[in-house]
Amino acid sequence: MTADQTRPMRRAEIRRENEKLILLAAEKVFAEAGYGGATMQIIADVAGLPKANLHYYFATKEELYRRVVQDIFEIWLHAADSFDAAPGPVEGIGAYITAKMEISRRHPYGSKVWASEVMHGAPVIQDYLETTLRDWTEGRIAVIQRWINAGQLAPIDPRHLLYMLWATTQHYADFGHQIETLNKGKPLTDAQWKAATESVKTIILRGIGALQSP
Amino acid sequence: MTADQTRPMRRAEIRRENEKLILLAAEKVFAEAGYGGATMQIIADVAGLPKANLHYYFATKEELYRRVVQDIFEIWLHAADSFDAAPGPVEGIGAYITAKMEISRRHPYGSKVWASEVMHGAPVIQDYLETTLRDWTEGRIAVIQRWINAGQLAPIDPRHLLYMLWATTQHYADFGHQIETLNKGKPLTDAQWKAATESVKTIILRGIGALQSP
DNA sequence: CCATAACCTGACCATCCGGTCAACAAAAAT
DNA sequence: ATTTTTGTTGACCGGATGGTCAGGTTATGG
Repeated sequence: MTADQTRPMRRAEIRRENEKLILLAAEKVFAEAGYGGATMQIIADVAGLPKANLHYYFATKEELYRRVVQDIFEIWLHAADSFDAAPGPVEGIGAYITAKMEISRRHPYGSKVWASEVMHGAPVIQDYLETTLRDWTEGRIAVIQRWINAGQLAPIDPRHLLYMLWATTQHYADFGHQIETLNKGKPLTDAQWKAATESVKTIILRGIGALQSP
Repeated sequence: MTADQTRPMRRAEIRRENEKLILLAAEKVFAEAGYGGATMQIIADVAGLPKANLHYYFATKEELYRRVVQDIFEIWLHAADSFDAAPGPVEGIGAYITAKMEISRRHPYGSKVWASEVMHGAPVIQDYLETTLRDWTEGRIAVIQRWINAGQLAPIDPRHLLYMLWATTQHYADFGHQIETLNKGKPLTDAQWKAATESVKTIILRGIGALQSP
């Protein structure tokens, strides 16, 4: 056995672990209580740390919240990778739906925090909306328009298609409680998540004329 | 001119007007700040009344919030009238989409309060979800299933169609700020709202096989 | 006109919350 | 080994918030 069973942690290691711990707790609490309803004390309790320790890593509640929102935004953007480099709309949009449904399932807290942030007027990420998100959106609209011009899609409005994709996929996270209640109070099973994803894909892809309508 | 230019208000009248005033202000403030972020003082300021007066009509913040949420739920249910007594899916679902888009436009605050309430686990309207909403949902699923059996719709899952209808229409209220930002910072015009409604209708109705796909 | 009930509100209070700080512990640098 | 830097935490503070209340005003019923 090595001598360092209770080896003292390295500095960088401590920072990384505690920040992760705090961010994870904060994401959960912000999602469940909202920014105004969340308290540093509750976040500290969930993280298993003294409240003063939170303020050592994150000076203010707002800074902590900002970090949570920014981290979520990163995940969102990565889902777009599915969209790119796809040979056609069926693969591209299909993969995007799959990716976003997966995010709704794996990061329900993050999705709620994001929704809450936007609903309240995006006080901390307004600049992201006006820069990164706007650019991203314009780019995808161009791609979709190209598909339409090539006759691979019906002549729908690409912008509203994007809104529909966001709305539908994120609904499974943001309104997960309602969906669970309507599912006899039980969370969706693996099979149900798969069925949901397929339903969304089928209706949307057929709705935009990318699939045959048998 | 009549003698009662500054006629004293009747009691019932006062009650009705002030309650309306408070509920309207509360809806706005709860939507913009969330339950935790909203304060009775701000609601009072928006309503133009002293804070103590709010507590005269609504004993606690929670009671006021409950009334706001319940009132919204009523509006939601009435939108369902469009669904009923429709000869077929195109008219029924089409009218439902129109009605829900109209609600998103006319009652954006209410929509956000509802979304917030559900996202936070429906602490005050859980019983409504389990009774009224569940019954309503089962009823519409039956109607949709009948349309499918009659060959008027493709064999999609009625439940996920309903979720998609809710998600897509409410998105225009709940994420209105994001949509506005992506619309050069300007609110949607009449024409844009109409185009949005048509886009949603077209994609969904074609997606469920209710329209020809030309 | 009077009495009662409903309505109104400034001032006040107990509690809670975000944030601070001083004193200490542990690791890293010297 | 000693110093310095980084991490830890209980105790504390000022301000804000939900809620109360006593004393006033206004309508209504008799």
